[in-house]
Amino acid sequence: MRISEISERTGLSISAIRYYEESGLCPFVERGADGNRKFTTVNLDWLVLLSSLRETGMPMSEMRAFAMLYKIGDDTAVERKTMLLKHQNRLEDRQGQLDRCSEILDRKLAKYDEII
Amino acid sequence: MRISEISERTGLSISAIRYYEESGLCPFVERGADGNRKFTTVNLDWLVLLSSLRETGMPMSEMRAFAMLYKIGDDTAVERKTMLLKHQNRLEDRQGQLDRCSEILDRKLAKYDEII
DNA sequence: GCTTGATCTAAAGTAACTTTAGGTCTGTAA
DNA sequence: TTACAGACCTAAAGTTACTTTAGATCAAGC
Repeated sequence: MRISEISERTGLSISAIRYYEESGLCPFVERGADGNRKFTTVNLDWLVLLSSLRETGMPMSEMRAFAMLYKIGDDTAVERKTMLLKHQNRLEDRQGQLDRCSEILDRKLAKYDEII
Repeated sequence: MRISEISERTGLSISAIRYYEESGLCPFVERGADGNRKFTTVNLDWLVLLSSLRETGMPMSEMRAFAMLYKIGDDTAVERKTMLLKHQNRLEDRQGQLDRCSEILDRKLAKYDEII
C-alpha cells in the first residue's frame, strides 16, 4: 500500500506516518524502486494500534520502546503486555477526567441557563 | 491565595498558571505590594474549570476566546454556553476514542496471553 | 548578617507534529 | 513529445502548550 492509503485507513496524517517511521515507531517498512514507502497489512495493523495508543495519551517515548520490543520479536511478549496493561490504567485515568469534566460542564451549563 | 496554593488546588503546575495568566486565559489576577500574584477564590474556580477543559482537549486558543468573553461579562453568557456545548461534543469524541482503544487492548492482551 | 524559601521575569528547551520549500517520478492530455 | 498535474520524497523551519533554567528580589528565621 502507498502512504496515502495508510493515512486514510489509520486516520494519521501523511506527515505523522513519515515522522513515526523516521523515529523508529514503525519498523519493517520497505521502499519501492522509486524510493517510495511500501506498507504491508502488518504495517497497517501496527499503525492502527499506534494511532489508538497515541490518541489516548501514550507518549512517543513509550511507543518507541514498545516498537523496539516488537522489532526484537516474540521473546518480548511479556514486556509488551506489561506496557499495554500500563496503558489500560491510563485509559482509566482519562475516563475519570472525562467524567469529572462532564459533571463540571453540566453544572456550569445549568448556571448559564439561569443567567440567560 | 499564593500561586503555590492555587497549584495544589487545581493540579496545574506553577509555571502553567503563570503561563495562563500571561496569555490572558485567567483575567482579574491582582498583584500584591511585593509584586507577587494574589489569587481570589473566583480566580481559583476559574482555573479549576480551565484545568478540566484543558485536560480534556480544549485548545488554548479556544480557552483564550472563552476568557475574553468571561472578561466582558454576563452579556456573553449565550456565546460561552455555546462554547461549553461544543466541548461536550468533544468529550463524546474522546469517550469514543477511549472505548475503541479499550477494545483493541482487550483483543491484543488476549493474543499476548496465547503467545506467552 | 546570612541563608533559606517563595516568588518573580525572560529566555531557551521539549514533544509531537505540521507546514513550507524544493526535487523526483509517472501518467495523461494537447 | 512535451508539458503539466499528482503523488511521493527530504530537510528544515514553524507551532502549541508547556517546562526548565538562569538570574533577581524579598521576607522570615537562626
